Amino acid sequence: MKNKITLKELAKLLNVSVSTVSKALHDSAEISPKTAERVKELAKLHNYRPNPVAVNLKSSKSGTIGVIIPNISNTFFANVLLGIEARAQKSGLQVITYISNEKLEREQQIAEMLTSGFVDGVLIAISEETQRKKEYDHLFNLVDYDIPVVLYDRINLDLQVDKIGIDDEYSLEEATRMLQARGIKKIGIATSIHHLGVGKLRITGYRNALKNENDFYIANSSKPDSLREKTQKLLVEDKVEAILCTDFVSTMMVYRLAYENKIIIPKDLKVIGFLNADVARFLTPSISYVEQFPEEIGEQAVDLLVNRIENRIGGKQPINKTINTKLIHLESTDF
Amino acid sequence: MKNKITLKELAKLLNVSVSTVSKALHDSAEISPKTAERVKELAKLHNYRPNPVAVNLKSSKSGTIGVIIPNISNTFFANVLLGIEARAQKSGLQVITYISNEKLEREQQIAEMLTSGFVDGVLIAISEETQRKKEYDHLFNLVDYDIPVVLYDRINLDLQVDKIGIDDEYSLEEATRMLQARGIKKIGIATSIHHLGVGKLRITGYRNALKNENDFYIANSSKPDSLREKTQKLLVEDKVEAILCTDFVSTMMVYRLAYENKIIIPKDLKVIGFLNADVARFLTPSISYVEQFPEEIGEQAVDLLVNRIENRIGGKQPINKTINTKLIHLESTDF
DNA sequence: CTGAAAGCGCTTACAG
DNA sequence: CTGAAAGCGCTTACAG
Repeated sequence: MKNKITLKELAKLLNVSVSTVSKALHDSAEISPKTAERVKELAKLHNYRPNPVAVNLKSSKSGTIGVIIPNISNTFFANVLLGIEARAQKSGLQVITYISNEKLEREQQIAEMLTSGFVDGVLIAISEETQRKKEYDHLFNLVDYDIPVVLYDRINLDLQVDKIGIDDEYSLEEATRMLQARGIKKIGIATSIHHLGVGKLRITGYRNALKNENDFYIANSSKPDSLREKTQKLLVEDKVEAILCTDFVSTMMVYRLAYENKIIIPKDLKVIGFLNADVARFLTPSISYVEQFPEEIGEQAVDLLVNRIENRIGGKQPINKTINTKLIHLESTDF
Repeated sequence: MKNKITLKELAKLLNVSVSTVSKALHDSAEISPKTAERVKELAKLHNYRPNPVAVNLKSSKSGTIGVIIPNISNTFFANVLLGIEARAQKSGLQVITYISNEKLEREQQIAEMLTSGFVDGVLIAISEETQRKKEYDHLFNLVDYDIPVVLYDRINLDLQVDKIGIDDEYSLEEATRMLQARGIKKIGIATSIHHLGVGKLRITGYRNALKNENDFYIANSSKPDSLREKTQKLLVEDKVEAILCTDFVSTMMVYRLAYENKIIIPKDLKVIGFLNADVARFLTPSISYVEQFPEEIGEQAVDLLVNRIENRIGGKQPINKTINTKLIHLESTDF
């Protein structure tokens, strides 16, 4: 029922001009202390808040940033969003969320819409389809419209913009070496994302740690049935002593196959997964995993974007940031 | 580099007035077909898109809706957001996301901010703390400011606004009866959310299905250690034949305790959980659960809000909607 | 059929 | 120290 009060109405009530009210509320030195006080008092009384839409129009800003998320059901991305929201609030920015569902077309629609000025900048983790088809025109388009873009998490592509993600290659290399250091020789890897940038890097990390081709045991497929078959072969025929998983699907597949084949984790098989703390800790046995610090990725992504928006970043050089992952030991790698 | 072209610039290029351009682009009958075509052609050429901020200011709308989410890491809420985003896109609305982290204070800050007109309406699942303290002034405040509010999921409270959620009571009553029909007598329930509205309803459903006090086996605590102890008692001492879980934490606790105590699911213990499909299906054994259709809740929440915003809902009567849950049978209730 | 004017709610350079 | 004026980019009732 309360109608929002405007500057104009406030001015009328006070018998001063709109300009005076506006200046008073902004603590302008031009205004006498007396007037300033009167204005502020009445403003507070009426709970005056400037209409953000008007302020934005005046300042040619939208006061919002857009976030494109490929898959919100993935806790990793949900936690990135958590970090983004927290940091954006601090900067007084609203976060408009878009979900691409891993579809190129949807991503293009969103990017197209964003060129009309809904947001001051965009954070994006590109969709799987976009990566596969290497179709980046819609992103270039955003850049052309002078809308700052920051890529997060899925950063293994050639776009001249700021990027923040984890060191995927190193994270799995480190995990593999840890297993080797414990005397494990036969180490396999299961992946359902070998066709994606992050997947490739993680597999490369695994390969780096192993000396030669003969040591590789790789089960890779984006199709569940095929992944199941290949992983089963690794576990049952090749009898790997440990297995690394590059993603949620392959991790769960390994657990499922171990269960079905009565392979006891960690006695018969050590497992290192790539998933979120909530799931990893609650599984039985709990599963050692690579912590990616999604919230921090979100926070730093906003920082990069804000700097770009406010033009605080020197020059035009894109910045590349990497967050260090951490191997968390839980029951699945007990020795 | 491309600077966004404005109506004014378009008008100058065409040697007509701004009004004419605007009308032409809106297919006004006032404009001659010739002019209309000229205008549209140039607009397309320059990829003209009206500045949404200006349009909003003119129409006293923001073109956005706010969504307050208590906990985005919870896949349930993530999927609600998925439904919200999809439906909002269809209605041409932008979704601004806020995360309360289950904190009253944060929720109040958000509500306070929203009164200044960032959004045309708000979807909110109130935080745990808000529910506990029954502190709803900030929500009343939104309503006072004529900002439509729709409550989703956590709807067991006395606020005269539209609501959408699931029938929590019936869902667990049905689950309990299903177990009874299979000849199971000793049925327990584990819950970490008995202090919340949804938790209470779910427990009531369980009680409804059982005849008398003697049949109740309840492990309830919001503290992990205490919940663990109580649940352990149910499983090991009371030796319940089946256990219902009202939430993610209690579900995982049951799995963990079964694992530790070498209780085999489903041979020794049937389990019905309350969690998301992704997790339920991937566990070993997979866990029967109550499907809550979060996406649909999100979609319908937007529908309710849009109707309210456009004043299409007859009268002022708040609408209460309920989505039917569905019991999904997986391995943990194999007979 | 076209355009000048007013106005959405602000901010700010400028005049007094 | 205060206010009138211009303007952010649009829409629309009104005049011609």
